[in-house]
Amino acid sequence: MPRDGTATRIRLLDAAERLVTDNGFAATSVDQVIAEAGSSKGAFFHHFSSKTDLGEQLVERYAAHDVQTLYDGLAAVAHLEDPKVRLVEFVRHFEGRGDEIMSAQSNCLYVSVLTERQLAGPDATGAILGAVVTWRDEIVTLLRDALGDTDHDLDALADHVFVTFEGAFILCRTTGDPDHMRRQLAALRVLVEALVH
Amino acid sequence: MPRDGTATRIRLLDAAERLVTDNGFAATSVDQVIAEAGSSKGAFFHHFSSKTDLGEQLVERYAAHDVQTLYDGLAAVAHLEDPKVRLVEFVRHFEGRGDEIMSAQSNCLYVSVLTERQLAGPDATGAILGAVVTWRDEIVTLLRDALGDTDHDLDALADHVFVTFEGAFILCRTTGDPDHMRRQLAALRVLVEALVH
DNA sequence: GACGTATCAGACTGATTGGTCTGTTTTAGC
DNA sequence: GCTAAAACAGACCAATCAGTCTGATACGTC
Repeated sequence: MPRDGTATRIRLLDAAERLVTDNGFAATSVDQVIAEAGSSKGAFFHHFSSKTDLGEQLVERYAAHDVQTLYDGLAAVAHLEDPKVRLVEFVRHFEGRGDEIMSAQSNCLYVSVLTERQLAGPDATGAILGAVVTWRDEIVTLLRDALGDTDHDLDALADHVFVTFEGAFILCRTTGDPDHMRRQLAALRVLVEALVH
Repeated sequence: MPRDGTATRIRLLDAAERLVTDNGFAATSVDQVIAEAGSSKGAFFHHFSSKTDLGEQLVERYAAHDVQTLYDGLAAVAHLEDPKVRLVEFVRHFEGRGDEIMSAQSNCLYVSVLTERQLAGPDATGAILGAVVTWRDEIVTLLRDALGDTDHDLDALADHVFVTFEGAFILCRTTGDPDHMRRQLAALRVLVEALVH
């Protein structure tokens, strides 16, 4: 086996993630990615069969990290016995990390890829959908425990957490103020508190 | 004055709006817009000084329509005297129009433009911000009337309506199911009902 | 009906795009 | 040390990009 290329692959993925979240997928050229990563055409097309392939691998990595973020949040509140408190503290957990999220990224990669979906391929959309459904299913459990029997649309209420994240990213980008992420998660927490009381 | 070009201009804007909302701004070429509108390079660059200029005019028109949608919603509930009912019915008004919204457009133009912001120019972002602030200010009034004195972040709660719209657009695009727009607005209505009670 | 101007048509251009191809370097196994 | 294959470098290519330019055409004004 010759030299190890995983470091180069990660450098290319990191550079691409920065550029794509900042400027969009279509507006990011592979030449830009190569320059940002300090790499070359040869290396790029050795690790990725096409720009579309890069998009899919980018989304898969991002989605895996996203699901990990969900599990971190669940773990942080798993010890709480009151299901109403557990639900509210679950939201507050992300509220406390709003600033951290926005300092690490100027937008959600999902948005960049979904906006130009025909360029990224259907596999990318599938990876996003997998993450969304994972969030939904876990939060539905939190909601059912907290609300008991109810005729509310629990799937939609669960999806509303994802919706708040994505909408808040767009609001931050519109206003240029990253604090809106924390404030939107706080607004969601207030609304959820009202719902469980 | 020679022949009237406003019809051509509108055809170009309509074609561009369809293509940009479907595929994104960067992924839409002016040649595509021209073909979709059945026009020509000469006509395009007569009406728009550049692709960036097209983006700005596109957003300005879309934002004006967006603000009109807000005022339609306000007018529909203006006759309701109970401010709590007025707020809830304001949200329900859009909930009833969720399907209509999604059949007319596959995404929000704001998202397409914000994702590739460096291509669309700062004027486009300014037009979006104007619309967002208009929504915020009007909804803050509804909230203040409904909630009275409170230490909640009313700006953030008002912005949450915009956030729900944008997040729901992304959820619809992820799942391919336009019904999520209506369901997310219904979830927002449920949460707001809980807040005012 | 001549004239001037806004409107439009489309060939053309230089830059950039995603992707290919040839060749070189590195390293594990023998 | 030899070899094979993975890892990489960068010149190169056809296609497409946004934008220009020349000219034709329609139409209100006089």
